[in-house]
Amino acid sequence: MHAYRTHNCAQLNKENVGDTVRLSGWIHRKRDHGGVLFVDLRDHYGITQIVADEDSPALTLLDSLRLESVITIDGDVKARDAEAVNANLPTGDIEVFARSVTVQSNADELPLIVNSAEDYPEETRLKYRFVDLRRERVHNNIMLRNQVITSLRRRMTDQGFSEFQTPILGASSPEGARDYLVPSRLHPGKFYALPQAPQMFKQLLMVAGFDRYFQIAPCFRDEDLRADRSPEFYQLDFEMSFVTQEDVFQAIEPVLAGVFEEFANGKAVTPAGEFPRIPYAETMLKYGTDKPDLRNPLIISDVTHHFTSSGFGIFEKIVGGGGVIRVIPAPNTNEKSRKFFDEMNDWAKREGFAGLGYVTRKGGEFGGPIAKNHGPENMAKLYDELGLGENDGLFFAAGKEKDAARLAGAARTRVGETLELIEQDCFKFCWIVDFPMFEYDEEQKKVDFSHNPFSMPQGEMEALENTDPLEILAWQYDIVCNGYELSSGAIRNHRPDIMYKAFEIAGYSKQDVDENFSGMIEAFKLGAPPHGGSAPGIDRIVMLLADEPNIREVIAFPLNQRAQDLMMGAPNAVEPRALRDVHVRTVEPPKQPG
RNA sequence: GCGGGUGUAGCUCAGUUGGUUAGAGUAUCGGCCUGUCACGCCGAGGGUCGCGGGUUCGAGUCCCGUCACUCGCGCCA
Repeated sequence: MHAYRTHNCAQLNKENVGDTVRLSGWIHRKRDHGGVLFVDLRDHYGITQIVADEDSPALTLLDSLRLESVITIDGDVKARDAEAVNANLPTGDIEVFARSVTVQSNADELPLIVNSAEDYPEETRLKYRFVDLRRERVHNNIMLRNQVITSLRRRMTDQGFSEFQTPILGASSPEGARDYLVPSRLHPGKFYALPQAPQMFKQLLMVAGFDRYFQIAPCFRDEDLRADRSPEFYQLDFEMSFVTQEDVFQAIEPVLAGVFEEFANGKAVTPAGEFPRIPYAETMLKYGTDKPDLRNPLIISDVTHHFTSSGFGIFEKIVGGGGVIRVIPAPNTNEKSRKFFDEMNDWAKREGFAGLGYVTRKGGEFGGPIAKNHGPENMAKLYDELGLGENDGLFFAAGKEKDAARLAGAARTRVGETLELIEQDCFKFCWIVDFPMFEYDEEQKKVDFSHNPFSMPQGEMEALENTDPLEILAWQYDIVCNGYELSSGAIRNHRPDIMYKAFEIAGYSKQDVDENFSGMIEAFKLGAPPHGGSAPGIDRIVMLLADEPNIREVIAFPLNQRAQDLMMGAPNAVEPRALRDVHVRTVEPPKQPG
């Protein structure tokens, strides 16, 4: 007989009645009836009820063991009486009568209870993550993650992509997010950087002629965290040669739609081939963000032209100063109290905005200061233009275009949530396309790249030479699902001449480019295919599929909000000798903990 | 860096207008119970009310400061 088990804890059923078996697992729960004791024995696969009565030599020992102790049971499979069958348990037709028990490991009093769905503080959960991971919800999340990754890998391979590994120790680059740095022992004063993404390497693999690359790639960014942002995360990184933007879309839509359909539990998923493409300018206007949640039916409109001389002083002033007025409809709010509208305004102020104006409408009657100043005829005209009804309220976001769009976007989300307009049980995908190549940097008072400097500008060299830089669009695209940015990608700029020119527009010399991106620019001088790709975030995909609000729920051992590992104690101070080895001296002594 | 929320028993929480010895559930320990499956019943132990200062006859409660966790803004091409 095997040392630990003949079956797992989900395997036994009626057909095993009479068998002598050996099971191992954790004591999930105990029910002690004096003369008879029930133990729910749990392993990765499931739960089996163990029973011991006064005829069982195992009774006393079993009774003395604490929850979560690990035991091995030798016993006999018995059918349960009809009234004792547990229909909720796959093994509920049987139980195992314990003949003997071996304690593999005793458990102390637990910091959190495994057999409960109770919400524990993250601090406790992360400190004892190995216990937390035994709990059903997180255990299932991590297994879902495994299945999603397996499925993604299969789908990519089926499409002719090959999996590669790229270096973890790389070169730091001034572009983009802050790097995690690793000091070099052999090269005093020099540092490696952990990859923010394998961007350069995957492009070099295209230059090397591999045609279709993918990788489940670990990425590291030393920036502050959010609920959907971890400093280390995984991307389905892929790149393709000799492709247009359209080819990239056609390659990845079936993968994403496929994996979502596979694990969405019947929720509706935007079908492959039907992901809407929304230009950046349009999404910023209609949704006030570059990651719109299309489950929210509300659409923002620009009504600036109505307020050039409206009689409403604040708006006139804003419009006169080059600002814009955006509106968010609040459908069927005729029954809503004034408090509802005022609280939206309070919320906007708390968020740091100047405020959120509003117009109420009840049975066709307009209310609120904006309507009063603007006049009922003008308001009716505006409502007709927007196609609004006689019981629809309207929120106003006014200011410089960027601020007004951001406020309108946040207000759209809040109005949609408050009025419960967000469609449930669906995954709505879209592409955001036509990102601007450049933007005007108000702080530095110069034109700069607005997103990725290595994207190919639409119109290529001709556009760079003959178009206002702020008008140039890039072959760059994001995939958005339910308001989460799942990936960003681009058709890359593989032409050194266009690269130099693009950087020149952003104020960088040929020498700057050569110094900072020598590896890539040199490669492009030796025969580079046109190529492009993208990199959907795996943690966010799993988070959406698991219906979790936080990325840490789908990571086995996540760092906390301050990028610490509470279980292992990272980051930690190191021996002075270790610092000497890598030629590092700390300036401030680390704070004494506690 | 900035703003919001939270912090009371191992854990989850309650604690009124500032007023007796800070409570409940759960876990732990002890006792009872032969059919439970969140078993039930009886009992016990368990507290730096995050920390420091202040106001007050009196502070878990009010004020100031600070720390930790968390959510958001900045940041994240």
